[in-house]
Amino acid sequence: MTTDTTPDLPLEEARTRILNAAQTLFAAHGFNATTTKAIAEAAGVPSGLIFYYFPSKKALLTTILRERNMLIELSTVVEMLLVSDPRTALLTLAAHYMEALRQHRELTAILLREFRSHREIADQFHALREEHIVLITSYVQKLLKGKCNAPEQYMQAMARTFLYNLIVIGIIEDPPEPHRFIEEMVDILLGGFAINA
Amino acid sequence: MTTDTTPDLPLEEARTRILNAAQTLFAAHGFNATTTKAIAEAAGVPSGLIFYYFPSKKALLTTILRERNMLIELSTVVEMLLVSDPRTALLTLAAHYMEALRQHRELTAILLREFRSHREIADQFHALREEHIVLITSYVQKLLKGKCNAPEQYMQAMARTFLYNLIVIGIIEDPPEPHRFIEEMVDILLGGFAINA
DNA sequence: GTCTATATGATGATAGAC
DNA sequence: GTCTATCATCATATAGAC
Repeated sequence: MTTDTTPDLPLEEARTRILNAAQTLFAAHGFNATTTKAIAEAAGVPSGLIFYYFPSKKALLTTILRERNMLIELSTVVEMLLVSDPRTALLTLAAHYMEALRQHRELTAILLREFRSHREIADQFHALREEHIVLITSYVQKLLKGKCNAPEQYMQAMARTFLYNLIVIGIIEDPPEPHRFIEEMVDILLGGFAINA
Repeated sequence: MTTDTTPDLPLEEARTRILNAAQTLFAAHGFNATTTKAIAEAAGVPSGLIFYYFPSKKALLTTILRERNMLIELSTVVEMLLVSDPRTALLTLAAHYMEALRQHRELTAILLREFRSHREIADQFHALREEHIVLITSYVQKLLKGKCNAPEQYMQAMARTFLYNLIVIGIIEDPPEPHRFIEEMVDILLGGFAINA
């Protein structure tokens, strides 16, 4: 931060290494299946040191989710996304969301895995979901103002469909190239099947 | 099964009670957080009896998912669903899927929780997902034959959107009255926002 | 701040009586 | 088939040297 010749990457602190290791292992094997010993090994620290920085194993979990709250940056991204046509706008928004989901895929995986066991995590998970539904809904409303006469209720339903599809595709299905999936989803959301029946 | 005066409900076998208890606890707290002692207590059997019926705790998990494979009945339901207009058809199909998901919500929760840890479960989970995408896709194709000129690729994308939304809404969001959500989703899938831009 | 050794408790699984 | 008692192991967390 001050007069170091080398950047902070090699001087990574033990606390950070512990959090990183815990995050990876919690996402891969789950909270209960991950031992503090395994975390210490992956972090390259002795197992006792974990309990110098954190009072308990569970504190590791809550700290990860508190300090590394994902998707904050998306709020500001959405502000800037006032592109011309709706299709391009939705494609861009979806790509940003997919990018954020994948960059924080470990955090998302932890939320999806553990929200049934720990009430605080469930609260955080559902609050986050709600927050983003609101964010996407208001964006879609601005985007389609005057161009679409659907009631507000459907704007929200569209936001749900948008978000839930991205989550399942990005975190569970996890294809190497999600571009095609995003494009298909956006086209369905915009035009549906335009049934003539 | 033969000359009993009472039906088989009160004569429920210990093995079944153990499986039921394990299923509920695995779904609620996860595999690793559930102890065999807790399963035995919930089932009303001594803890040793579990290992008379099952060689290990993990065998309990795989047995549950093997013997209670959900959604089999949906295949036959889909066969019968050749209703007139597409909207009614999709609403009915969605309602059936939601019903099945909720009736087997514990199994679905277990799949969602554990598929990252156990390869057999991951395989089963993704196979099941693929199977239902195919099922829904072929149904949608029959349904919209001649009424819609969308390429086959989009039929499959629609099936994905359909299924993934139902899963997230039914298993994660879990609202008391999902009817409204189903209706909104179907309308979006059929008509989208019909942008005039 | 870092590391070693260990206490304490719980867990999956077994042995064997009934 | 059912139940009790118990083993062996391993996990979280602590004590305390450096």
